[in-house]
Amino acid sequence: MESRCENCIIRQFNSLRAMSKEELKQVSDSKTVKTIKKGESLFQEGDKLNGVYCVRNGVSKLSKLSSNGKDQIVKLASKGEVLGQRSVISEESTNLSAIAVDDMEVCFIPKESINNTLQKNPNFTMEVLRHMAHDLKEADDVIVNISQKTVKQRMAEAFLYLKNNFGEDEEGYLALTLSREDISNVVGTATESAIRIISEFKKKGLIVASGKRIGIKDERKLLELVEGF
Amino acid sequence: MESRCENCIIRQFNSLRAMSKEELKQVSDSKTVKTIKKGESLFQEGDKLNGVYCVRNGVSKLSKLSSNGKDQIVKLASKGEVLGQRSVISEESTNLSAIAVDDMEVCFIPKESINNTLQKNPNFTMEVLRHMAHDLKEADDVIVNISQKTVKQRMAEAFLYLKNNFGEDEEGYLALTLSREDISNVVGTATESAIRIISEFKKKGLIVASGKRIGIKDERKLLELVEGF
DNA sequence: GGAATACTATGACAAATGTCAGTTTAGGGA
DNA sequence: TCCCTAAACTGACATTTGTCATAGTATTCC
Repeated sequence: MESRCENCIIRQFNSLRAMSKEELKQVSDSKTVKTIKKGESLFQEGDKLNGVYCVRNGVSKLSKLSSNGKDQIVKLASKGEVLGQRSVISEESTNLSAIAVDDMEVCFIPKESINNTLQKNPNFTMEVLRHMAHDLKEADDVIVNISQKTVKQRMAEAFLYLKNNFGEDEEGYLALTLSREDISNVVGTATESAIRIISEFKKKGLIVASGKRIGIKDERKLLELVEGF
Repeated sequence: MESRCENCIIRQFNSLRAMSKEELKQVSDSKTVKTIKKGESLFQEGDKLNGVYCVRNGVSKLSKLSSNGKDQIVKLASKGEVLGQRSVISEESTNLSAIAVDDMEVCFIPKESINNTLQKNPNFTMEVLRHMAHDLKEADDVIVNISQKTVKQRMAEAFLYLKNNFGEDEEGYLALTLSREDISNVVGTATESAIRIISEFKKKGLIVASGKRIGIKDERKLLELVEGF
C-alpha cells in the first residue's frame, strides 16, 4: 500500500495531478489515512469541514435529507474523487452527507494544504475549476432527468449509469450493489415503486437479479426506454 | 449609460470584481454591448461559446430541452450574473440555452480576455471558483426539491423564490412576470397543472393574480406549505 | 442453530399528476 | 376598432406514483 501522495495513482484522476512535487510533498506530510466501514459517514450535512477527502477505495453516497424525511442521493463517488472541496472553497458548512456504501479507504487532507496550493498554483486552481464546471453540468443533467422523465425511465437510466461508472463483475452483475432503498434514493422515488419496477424489468428480460445483485441483460431496450421508446 | 467596465456597477456583483485595473481595461476594450429582445436567445444548447455574457439588464432563462420535448428551466439569471462561464472554462459546448425573458442588455466578453486573466490572476480564478461552488450547491438543492417535494410545494417555493430574488413592484406584484408555461418549466410540471395550482392558491388566498401578474398575499402559509404543513 | 432484525416483495387502494379536448380571455397588429 | 392568435383556463379522464398493510426472505448476532 503506497502511502506517499507523490506516488499515488489515484491522484491521476483528480485535480491533485496539477500539484507540483513540493506541494504534493506537503499534502502527503499533512494527510491522514482513514478507514470507513460500510454505513459509517465521512461527514454529515451541516458539518464544517476542515479538509477534503480523497477516495482511495470503496464508494460513498452523497445525499441530502429532505423535509419529508427522505434522503436524496445526489452523487456516487468512488476511487479518485475528492469530497468536500466545495465546502472548503466556499468556507461554508457542507450541504451534503457522505456515507460509505462499501468499506472505504480515504485520505484526509487538511484545508490549509488545499488553500495554500490554491493561492500559489494557478494551474491547480484551474484544474479544480474545470472539475467543478463538470460537476455543475452533470447536476444540470440530473435536474432535467428527474423533472422530465418518468420513474421507470429514471430507473433504467440509473442501471445504465451504474454499469458505465462502476462496471460489472465476472458474472456480469453490476459491480456496485446498492440496496433497494439506495436505488430509490438515487432515482428519487418510493422504495416500493423501485422494487416494483425492478420486478417489471426482470419479467420483461431487461435485467436479471439474484438477491441484491442486479445484472443488465438488454442494454439496448433499457436505452430505448430512457429515450422514451 | 456607462460603457467602461472599470466604472460599471454591475461588476460588483460578479467575479469581475477580482480583476485588476489593467485587466478590466483590456476586458472593456474587447467587449461588445448587445441588446436582446424578449424571446430571443443569447445562445442555444450545443453552441460553442467564444465568450461570456455579463447581464446588465433584464432576465434570462437558462434551460435544457428534454427528450420529451419540454424545456426545463434550470436557472433564472439577472443583473450582474455572468453566463457561459462554464462552457468557456471547460472548453465544451454549452449544455443550456439562454433565452431572454425580458428585453435584455448584455456585454459580450471574448473568451481570450477571460482565459488570459484566469491564467494570470489567481484572485480572479478563486473568485470564479467560489461562484461556481455556490451554483453547484444551489443545483443540489434544486435536485432535492424536485425529487422530494410535490408539485404544489414546488410551486409555492417558486413564488417565494421569485419574490426573494427579483422583488416586487410598487403594487406588490412580483417584479418578474413569467408566462404560465415558463412557471411550469421552472417547477417541472405540465402547464395545466401549474395553472390549476395557481387557481387553487388564489382561492385559498395565498396569492393574488391580475392577468399574468402574480402577487404574494400570505407568505407565511406559502412557507408552511413548502415545509410540508 | 435460532431468534431478532432488516430488507425485499406484492396487493389494494388513494392521491397526485399528466393528457386531451374544448372554452374563454387578453393583447397585438391591420 | 375589431379581428386573430396565443395564452390562460377548466373539465373529464387515464396513468403514474405513493402509502399502508402484510408476508416472505435474507442476515446478523448471540
